[in-house]
Amino acid sequence: MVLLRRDDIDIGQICDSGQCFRMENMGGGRFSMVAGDHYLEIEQNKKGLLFRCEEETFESIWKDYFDLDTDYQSIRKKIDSGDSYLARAAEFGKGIRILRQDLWEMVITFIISQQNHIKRIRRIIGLLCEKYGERRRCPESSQGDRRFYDTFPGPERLAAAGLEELRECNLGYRARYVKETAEQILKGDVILEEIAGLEYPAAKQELLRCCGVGSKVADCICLFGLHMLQAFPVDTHIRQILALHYPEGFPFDRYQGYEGVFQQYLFYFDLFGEKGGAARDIS
DNA sequence: GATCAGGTAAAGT
DNA sequence: ACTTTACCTGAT
Repeated sequence: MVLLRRDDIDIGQICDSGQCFRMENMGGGRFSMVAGDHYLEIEQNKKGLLFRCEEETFESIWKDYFDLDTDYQSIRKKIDSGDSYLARAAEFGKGIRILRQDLWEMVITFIISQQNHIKRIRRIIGLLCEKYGERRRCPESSQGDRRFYDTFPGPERLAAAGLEELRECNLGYRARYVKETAEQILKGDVILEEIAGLEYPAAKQELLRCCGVGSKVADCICLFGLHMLQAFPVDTHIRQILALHYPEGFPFDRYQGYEGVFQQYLFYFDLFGEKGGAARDIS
């Protein structure tokens, strides 16, 4: 068990932020999550966060996973005081952190995310893991109702899956993308370990070679799977926010190196902040 | 019942 | 090189 007393992280916000889809809000400030093949439960209240795991595991896995060594407050300090919209967005979502998630998992996750909303992405990934992942018993320290969890299946497993069989996970037309990308990676046509060592532009270019990965998805993978904070995924929400609140253009120069962090603030604020968001404002 | 959801591949100019 | 279109599925 690890108790963390700090207010610069909010699990609820991270859970809803659209960067991870295997974190579950169990209510009462309790969360469960699966990352790669690890299961974790967290409790959050005014006092702080309780990680239900060994201190050793926290140090070796979760500390890094939750990016606890990055000072997000100092990143927010870069905000132009004249930009009240960004200031409000960042204040509203200040508990968000960019998780350091598994690269392979992010590739498949964000291929699935296209033309999809969070609720359905969650369900599809759940089905995919249930069907192709390994079932494991939750750690003894777990308090939730869950006894078992499913790991995220590797490339060999998804490449071997039949298309029709994959479709049973409600993947729709994305089934082909998932299978082909898994094959590309299995064959060594795309080498994730190599991509991990590249700079952002080169990494993105390589990711674009994966079937079903376009510019937006590649940026999501860079941001969430490679922790390249300069990646700025532009989806329909962000596009509308930029058009509405930054008609003269978003000041990317000012936030160089941290564009992705601000993308998250904008996105989260649009979804959950102030009356409705840009998408609904335009009509 | 269209339309659209955190787009992309493939076909068509 | 750009611009359009089809695409699974489920929610509104």
